[in-house]
Amino acid sequence: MIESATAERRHPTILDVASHAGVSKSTVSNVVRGLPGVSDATRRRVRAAIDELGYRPNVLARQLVQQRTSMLGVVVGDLANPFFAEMAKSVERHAAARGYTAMFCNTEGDSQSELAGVETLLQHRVAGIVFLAFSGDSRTMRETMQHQVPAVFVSCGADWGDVVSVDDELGGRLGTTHLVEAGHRRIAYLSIPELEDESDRARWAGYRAALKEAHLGPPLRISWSPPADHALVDGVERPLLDLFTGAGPVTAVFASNDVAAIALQEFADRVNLHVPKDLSIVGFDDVPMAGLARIGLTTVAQPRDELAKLGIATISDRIERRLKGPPTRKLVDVRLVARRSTAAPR
Amino acid sequence: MIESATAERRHPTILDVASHAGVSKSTVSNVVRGLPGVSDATRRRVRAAIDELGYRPNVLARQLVQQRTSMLGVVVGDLANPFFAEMAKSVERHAAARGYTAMFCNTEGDSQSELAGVETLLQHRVAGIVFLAFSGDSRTMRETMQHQVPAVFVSCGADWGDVVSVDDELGGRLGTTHLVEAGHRRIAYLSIPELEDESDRARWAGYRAALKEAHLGPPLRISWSPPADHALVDGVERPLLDLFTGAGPVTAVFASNDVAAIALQEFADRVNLHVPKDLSIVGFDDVPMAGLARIGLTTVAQPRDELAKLGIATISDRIERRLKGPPTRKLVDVRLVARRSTAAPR
DNA sequence: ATGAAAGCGCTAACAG
DNA sequence: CTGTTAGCGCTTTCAT
Repeated sequence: MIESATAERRHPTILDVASHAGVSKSTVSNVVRGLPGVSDATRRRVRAAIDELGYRPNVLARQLVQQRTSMLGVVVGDLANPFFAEMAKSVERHAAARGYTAMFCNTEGDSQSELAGVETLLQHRVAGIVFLAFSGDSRTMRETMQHQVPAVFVSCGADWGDVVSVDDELGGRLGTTHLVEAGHRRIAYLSIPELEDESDRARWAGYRAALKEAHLGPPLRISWSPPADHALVDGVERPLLDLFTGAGPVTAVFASNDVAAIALQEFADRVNLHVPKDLSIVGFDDVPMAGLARIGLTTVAQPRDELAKLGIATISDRIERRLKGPPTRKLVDVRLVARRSTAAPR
Repeated sequence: MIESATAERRHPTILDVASHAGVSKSTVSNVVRGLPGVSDATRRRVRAAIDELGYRPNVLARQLVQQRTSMLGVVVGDLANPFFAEMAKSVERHAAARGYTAMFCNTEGDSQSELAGVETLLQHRVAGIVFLAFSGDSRTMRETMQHQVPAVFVSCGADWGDVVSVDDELGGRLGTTHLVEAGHRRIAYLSIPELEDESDRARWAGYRAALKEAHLGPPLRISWSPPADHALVDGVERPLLDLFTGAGPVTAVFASNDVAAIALQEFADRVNLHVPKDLSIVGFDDVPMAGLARIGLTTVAQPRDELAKLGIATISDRIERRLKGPPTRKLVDVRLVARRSTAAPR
């Protein structure tokens, strides 16, 4: 092996290995792919050449000729939200277990970057896309559909792909009903900008249904960007604190996710509203933080790992043609985890 | 356009576009890449054909012929740790801003899966690898080096690639000194299994240095897997609680990261040790959770976004040959954020 | 200003 | 059992 010292050593190719081992490239290919029908002697020679040269198959070339990749695109709402971070981790693990590599893109809840992300994924010819959040943007949909890329919606929803999710509406009911049963009469729904997709709508619907059943109402929707001290209440800007102090105050809030719930709890602490005495809070997701003794957030728990596992199972079934036909919809159980952030109103 | 209804519509190629527009594929390529020297008329025709067909260049093919990818491998310790999640998010953002796509792999702090992850990244011919955690495993190193793939270590370290990091040793000193100055004499160092790499060692070194300067000692190392109630103390298994209650108790702990610190605080709450009266705790990272009023963790803050930004700048400089020569080392400031988890001992 | 042709590294028939 | 050959979709000279 003669090489100039400063030579930029390029990756050895299958041809290098072939000539090094004195065989043809197909034989090398057969060895690499572990096909039968290669004599033990040559197999050994090829193996030796492979590690001597440090050969590593070029996945790009392989996938180009095979016309399919083993890459899964994963669209994540916001990695800084522990729920998504945990989901991302689970999804990666289950994907790897089935031989897929995950390519993430973070959308920050913005349908603009969601579209750009999906675009990139498609250019990379991902075998499928796992949405952990979906804005509902129709352009994203068109781009995805049009290219016949299997899509699965995990813990979020759309009607044009397989869905693996908790029953968000039921979750909304559970959380709200818990509050109703504790004796609350004025219960608001809280969302933060990052999540206002299909899931959010379903949770909101569940909240309203629960209210209606209890003959309470009208529903009250708070849109808040923490840590601001004002928020959009049923569309009009108001100081957040007023809601909980004036006459006929809101005594309980059902938040569309734990991050929002914890932010609200933080706000309450700051303005000396006692949780749960002055204000009961229910979240959604059951992120690890919610279980800390000091946080003690009552919340609707999603079985994260199960969702991820089913999601990957579903999309790999689609990709590998074990699953055909119209979109499927699998709902897994939610359950309410009662902690210290909820109690009877004063 | 005649197509059977059930036809599996395959991705249109550059050739489809070419024939649709009545030009050669080189011309299409020139238009796609925005090269000059294409008449306005043809450019328009090609553009029209492109969106009519929904053509999307195949990145794999492009990168195969160009012999370089625009993909960055990102090795993450544990996405469930908010520090890594935030870093991953920042890294992805800055990478995208420079035209790179991020491909993550989660190692769970295990050098086995780290190696497997790097292997996958190399097979995908990533242009460079960003380590957000590195076990120090020499096989990983060899694989990476041998393939001349630029590597940058962000908030972790190794001597064979560019490093962008906080001064971990200084951080260890700062945290420990804060405790010393509060009057503590028995201060332990706490680590959890996920992070026992170069950074951990440097923080441990800083801790010992601070102890030595204060003529305190000997250093005491706790290795704990939350939420167990026992831990390895200087290598021997002991009930964790004993450390803080017996004679000559440990009154303060410097944890190698916030997740460990918060887990310890949780443990203390559970066994009725008051933080900070009975036990002061300092963390490392300043994850968002640490700043919640209810957590109030004193910690050594890392400027996450700056680290990510510099890291991406560095590796893109390497990849694009603006930076040559031996590994560089850039340290950014750490600072101590004092909160409620530290106070004078009883 | 446009086209023709030669690969990039690999797989997958098909021959020998 | 092993080798030959024809592409996968694209970029990139080099002609025209």
